[in-house]
Amino acid sequence: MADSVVLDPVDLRILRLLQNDARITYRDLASRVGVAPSTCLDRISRLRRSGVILGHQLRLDPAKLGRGLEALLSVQVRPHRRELVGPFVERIRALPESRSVFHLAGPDDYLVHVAVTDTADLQRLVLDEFTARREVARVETRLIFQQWECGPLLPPGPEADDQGESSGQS
Amino acid sequence: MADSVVLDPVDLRILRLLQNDARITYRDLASRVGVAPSTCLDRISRLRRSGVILGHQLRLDPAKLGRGLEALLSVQVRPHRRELVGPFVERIRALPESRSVFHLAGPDDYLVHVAVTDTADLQRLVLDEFTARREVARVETRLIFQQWECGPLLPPGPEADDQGESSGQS
DNA sequence: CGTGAAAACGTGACGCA
DNA sequence: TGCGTCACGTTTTCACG
Repeated sequence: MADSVVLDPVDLRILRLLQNDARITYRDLASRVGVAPSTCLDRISRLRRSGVILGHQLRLDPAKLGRGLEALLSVQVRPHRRELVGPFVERIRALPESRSVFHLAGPDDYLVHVAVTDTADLQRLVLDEFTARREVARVETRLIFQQWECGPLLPPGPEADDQGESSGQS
Repeated sequence: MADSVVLDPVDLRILRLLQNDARITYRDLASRVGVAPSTCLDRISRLRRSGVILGHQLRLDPAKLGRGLEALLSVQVRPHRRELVGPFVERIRALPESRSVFHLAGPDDYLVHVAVTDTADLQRLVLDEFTARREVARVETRLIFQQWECGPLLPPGPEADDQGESSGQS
């Protein structure tokens, strides 16, 4: 359950195409990959069962939702003990402004990716939700100019038929 | 095209449900939201056309793909001029290990989220792809212990009928 | 925004290399 | 064992009220 799974070229092509558009029909997918629909479905359900495919996610534009400003917050939680960090993480995750949270090795314990409406909103968020908490020892804020989601994360496939994709911001 | 879009409660419910499982059938979605399937489809295509929905993405498990170790690399690019940073970003984005790249305001110009097989692979990546480049002045590596993708990113709906949801990862 | 019908799709069972 | 062909129930999707 923990280790990696063998992926043949067909699996790789399927995953690559699904990453570009996860809502493509299995029939189109099969014809593009060059196998029969049933085979394609078979591969996908196997990939799903083996845990390679975790799920399908909708990608939304934060700017269109009134969250045109994004930032990364480096947070030190002191003392860094389980009783404190558990609730801290849960609280941060529940914020509508949070996009993702990383627990890191290093002097900065957590990195939080947030999306807010403007700098006033960011200030409010930092002051009210972070520095106001007793266990938060320090917060360092860095604005995000631009952001790119990177390719398929797939192992270097033997064939090279993929195309670039971009995801900019304001 | 740049500013935010008005979303009524139906849109919000649709987006919230689709974020949990983007491959739910529109029929189920419609019945859960409480509208007819055609209306549901209408809303979705409108959201897609207006740019709120950027696309559908597959979530894969990096560990299952032989990339069980993740890290954040803070990179200083000096001198920080367009002629240098453009190719730099493109090169980094093209790495199969790269998950996302942030251009930041602050002393660290870029933050790169990478997924590698092990520490040896990480060392190779840092040495061969980052510090080996002339424009890279400094690289700071932080390992990721754990990571959480956060909720719906949806605006604080005027009504409070939403239910808790979680999205964890090893 | 809902209804209904036609077209397309998902998803098994079955046979072939 | 794995893949392709076929067929059925379901879903998507469009024109219309």
